[in-house]
Amino acid sequence: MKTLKYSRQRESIKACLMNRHDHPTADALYASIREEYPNISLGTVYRNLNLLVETGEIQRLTCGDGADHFDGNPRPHYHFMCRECKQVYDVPMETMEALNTAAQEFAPGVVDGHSVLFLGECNDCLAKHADHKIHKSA
Amino acid sequence: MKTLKYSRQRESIKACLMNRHDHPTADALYASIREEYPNISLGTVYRNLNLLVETGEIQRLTCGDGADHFDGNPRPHYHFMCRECKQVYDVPMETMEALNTAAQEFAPGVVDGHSVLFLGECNDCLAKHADHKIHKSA
DNA sequence: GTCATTGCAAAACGTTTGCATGAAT
DNA sequence: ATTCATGCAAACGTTTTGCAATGAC
Repeated sequence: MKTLKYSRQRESIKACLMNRHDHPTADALYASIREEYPNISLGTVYRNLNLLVETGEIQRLTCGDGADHFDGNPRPHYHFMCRECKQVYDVPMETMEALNTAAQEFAPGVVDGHSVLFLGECNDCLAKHADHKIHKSA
Repeated sequence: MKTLKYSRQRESIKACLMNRHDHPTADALYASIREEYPNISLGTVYRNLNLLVETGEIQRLTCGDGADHFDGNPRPHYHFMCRECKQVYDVPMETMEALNTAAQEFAPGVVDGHSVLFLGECNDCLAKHADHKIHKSA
């Protein structure tokens, strides 16, 4: 349990991420933020992205292209990344069940079995996962 | 188009991966191989893992825990990784459709929307993805 | 005054690459 | 003889960390 203090840098990072529809990497976000805060450091961007992920305000996307991507939309939804052009698309929850059929038009490669990765949490760990909250005071 | 020559190191890496049921990282595999080939270098392990992925003999798994994992089973199937203990489990193809229900017992967290990542290939890229084969001569 | 946050630079980590040597064809 | 593969070490890109200074409470 940790108390967060307000920081204009963190607010800026969050605001910037919410305004974007792409799913930028830390570095891409850093470049954007720099326009408003030329002195911000890359370390600060990483630190705050990690904090925002911990509080559940944003999502981290590990797509396998080297750098993690971030999503300002914390609501449950899926993602699809093109192996070739590396673009990341949102896939709404409702598409989950219909994916096997929907994917035929949307992206034939999506459910070929080689291209899907599930991340989750097993029963044992879910159990002892009771108190991982961070208090926010801003 | 590239021709591969036989190498006992590559065979050993492949054999070692097929015999394991876990999904080791390059480094973990390196440690195993070293017992048989004490002089093998980490670079060689990485180079051969990349080759084997390209020829489709093994699979690379990017799970978001820092290092890529590798799977000696090239047949289409899904994977599930526990966010806490980092273990990677196989999830058979048939489970895909039944996952939303099956997951309730197997791993309640698996289909919560935050925990799933789809990797695939969009129509455009699938089109120009004609000739990416590597000829193997061994 | 206390403790979180910052900027900076250095380090850490996984992975790739350049190069001279060695092995396969 | 040719060309691919190896071992080694250096370099790379991403992310984390130590530290002294600054800012929030």
